Amino acid sequence: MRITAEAKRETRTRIITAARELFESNGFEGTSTRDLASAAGIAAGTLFNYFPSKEALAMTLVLEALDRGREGYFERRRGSESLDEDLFAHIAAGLRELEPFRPFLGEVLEAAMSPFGRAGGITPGEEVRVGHLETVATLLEAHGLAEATGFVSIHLYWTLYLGVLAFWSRDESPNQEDTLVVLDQSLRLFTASVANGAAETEEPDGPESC
Amino acid sequence: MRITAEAKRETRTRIITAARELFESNGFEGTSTRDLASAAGIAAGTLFNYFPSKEALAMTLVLEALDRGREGYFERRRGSESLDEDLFAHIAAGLRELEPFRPFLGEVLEAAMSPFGRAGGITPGEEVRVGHLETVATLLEAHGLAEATGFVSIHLYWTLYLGVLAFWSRDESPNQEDTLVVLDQSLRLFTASVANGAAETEEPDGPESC
DNA sequence: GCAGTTATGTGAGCACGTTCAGTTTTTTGG
DNA sequence: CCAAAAAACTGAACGTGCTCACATAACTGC
Repeated sequence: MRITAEAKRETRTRIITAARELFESNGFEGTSTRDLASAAGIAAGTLFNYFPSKEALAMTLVLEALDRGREGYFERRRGSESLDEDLFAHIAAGLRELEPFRPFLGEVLEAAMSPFGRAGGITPGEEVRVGHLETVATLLEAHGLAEATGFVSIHLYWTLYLGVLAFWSRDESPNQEDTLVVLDQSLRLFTASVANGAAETEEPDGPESC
Repeated sequence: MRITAEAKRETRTRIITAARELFESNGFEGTSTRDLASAAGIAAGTLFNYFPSKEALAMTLVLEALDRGREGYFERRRGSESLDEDLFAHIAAGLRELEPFRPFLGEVLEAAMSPFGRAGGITPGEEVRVGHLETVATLLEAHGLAEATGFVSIHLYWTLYLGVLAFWSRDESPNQEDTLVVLDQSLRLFTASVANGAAETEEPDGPESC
């Protein structure tokens, strides 16, 4: 069982490479699973021995990119930043890695990560959400906000994050700089919300300067 | 061209009725267009003379429900409420009308209203968004916040609104009371954001360290 | 090496949403 | 009333994502 395992990994790699290329050039819906299979040199059905669905395959690309982003973020992190800055840097690192997928990200996320998640088990989309939220929880704790993990806060964070991804995937401003405004404002709202608790309607101040 | 017009309207009604019943009992994905057609007494292809897609048909149900909700809201409105209260009542009125569709709303919204909107022309999903946002703009103006309609505010509002719908469609707390908390908190964030003058004209910088 | 077992690959086939050439029905103008 | 034109309907057919009964290849213990 050694030749087999290696061959499997290699086939998996060929599928992922084919997916990256074809999704980038033809989009998610513009690429059929038959296209993917023949580009990877396998039969149509074999694809589904490796990924449970076309969507799961695409989300695997996204998952890997976000994992790289997170890793890079933690390597670069200095530790003296505010919560806003931490969250901002974490998300920005993810966006950087997702850049090649920006043209078709909308199509994929729509099906896989939408807040209207399906019932089904652990899909790669689910993995993305859980992994991202775990990191956010870590960052909140690092800023002494461990208690801010009620369902409302989590919901708000994920909603705002998806909103940023959605905006970014369609942002046509030069260098997607509009996205930075949206991201900044979204995080301001979120951090104001967790800083306040859910009690009073105070103004959501931006991060106060030192 | 009189018999035809009446017959068309009646057929359209039969399709919509069939859709309401079948979607409610079998869900959106659990209902095929062939099921819908035969329940409405027409051929498979005829359905597409009335609605450009299955999704558009479902969104038509949603659109009609939300229109009823808005109408009811304006009838009941007293005019002395705060912005929060106005927005809350408007959204709650919509949810009331959508109640029968709650079980399958997720499936439909995911495809049709997600923030990751497609390029295509005026779909019913688009109509829902535009109509809703127009009403929100009206309410903002009524509270002297006409200027708060920059792209960031609109984006944030729609993101938060979709988040509420998503939460509601999966809310299993008794009487979906958790949704009220989420809705309340979401609106607090939004109104705080527009009351602040938002970040429309700010530089697209992340939070800088000092 | 060789049977036997397990892992992997295959492609015909399914149900789906949707299209469209051809047919039927309705309206129009004389 | 009748032909010609326009509108509406039909169902076979297409390409899709995905499944599954079967075939093939790789590993195992003897």
